[in-house]
Amino acid sequence: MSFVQHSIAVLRSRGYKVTKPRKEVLQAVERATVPVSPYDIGRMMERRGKHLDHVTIYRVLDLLCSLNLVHKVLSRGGFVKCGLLDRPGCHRFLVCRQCGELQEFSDEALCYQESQIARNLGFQPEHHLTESSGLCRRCR
Amino acid sequence: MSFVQHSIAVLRSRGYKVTKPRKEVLQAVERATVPVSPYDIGRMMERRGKHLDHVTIYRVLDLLCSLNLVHKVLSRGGFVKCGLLDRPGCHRFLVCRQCGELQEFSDEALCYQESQIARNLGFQPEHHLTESSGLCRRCR
DNA sequence: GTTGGTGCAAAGGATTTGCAACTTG
DNA sequence: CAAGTTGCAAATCCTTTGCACCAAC
Repeated sequence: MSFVQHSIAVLRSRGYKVTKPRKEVLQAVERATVPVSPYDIGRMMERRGKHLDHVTIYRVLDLLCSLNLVHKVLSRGGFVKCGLLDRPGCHRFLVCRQCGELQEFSDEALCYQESQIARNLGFQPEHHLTESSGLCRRCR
Repeated sequence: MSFVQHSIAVLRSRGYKVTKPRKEVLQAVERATVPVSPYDIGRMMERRGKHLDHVTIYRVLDLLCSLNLVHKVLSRGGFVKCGLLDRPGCHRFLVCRQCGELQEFSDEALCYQESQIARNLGFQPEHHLTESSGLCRRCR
C-alpha cells in the first residue's frame, strides 16, 4: 500500500475527513525527495497549475504530523513523509548536508541506551529526536 | 574559568574583536536558564535598561554558534550556552517538555553506535544531533 | 443537514540585507 | 588608522488567528 493510500486510511479510521487539500498535500510530500516547507509545497502545486492556501497547508501538515504520517525535520526546517509507516519506536534521520537527501530509520538499542543516559541524569525520558548529518552515498 | 571568560578568550584567540555587544549577549546567555531566542535576549537587555539591535544579536549568536560557544536547541527554537566547553564529541541535550530546563551531555559510545548505523545505511556520518525530551527531576 | 475544513484578510513575528557610522586592536 | 562591527531602515519571509463560506460524511 502506498504512502498516500495508507495515510488516507489512517485519516478515515481516526474520523478525519478525506478532503482534496489533504490528498494534495499528501501527494506533494510523497513526490518530494528532500524535506519541504509549507511554502515549498505551495510552489510545487502552482507549478502543476493548482492552488492551495498556505494556511491550509500549515494546518494539514500539523494534522499529518500529529498522526505521525509526516515528520518535521528540524535541522532542515521542512517536512518529509514518514518512511516507516506503522513501525513503532522513535523515528530518526540521516540527512545529507549536501543534497538534503534523507533516510529514516529506527533502532531499539539506541532508544534504550539514550533512555539509560537520561535516567542517570535524573530525567524521565519520553522521546528521542536524532538527526545525524553527513554525506549520502552519492555526494560522498 | 566562567563561561563568559572562556568565550572571550576563544574570541580573542580566533582573531575576533571583543566588543560590548558580544560581551552583553554572552552575559545574557549565561544568565538564561532555558533556551532563549534573539528577541528574548533583546527583551532581557531592555529590562536591565540596556539596548541592543536585534540584527546585532542575530549576528553575535551566529558567530558564537560557529565557535561552539552556544548551541541552537532545535526542538525549542532557542539558544543556550555550551555547558561542556572544550569537551570533544557531539554535544547532546535532554530537554524538559514542561519547564524547558536543559541538560547537556556527550557520550562516546552513543556517537560510535550512531556512526555505525549511518555507515550501514551508506552514509558517511559527520555530526550527531540528539535532543531527548521528557520530564526533569523537578517536573516529574 | 451537520460538522469539520477551507479560504481570505490581516496581523504579528522572525530573519536578512545594504550601507553609513563607529569601535577595537 | 584600518579592518571589523554595529545600528538603522527596510524588505522579505514565516506563522498564526478569526470568521464567513463550503464540502465531506
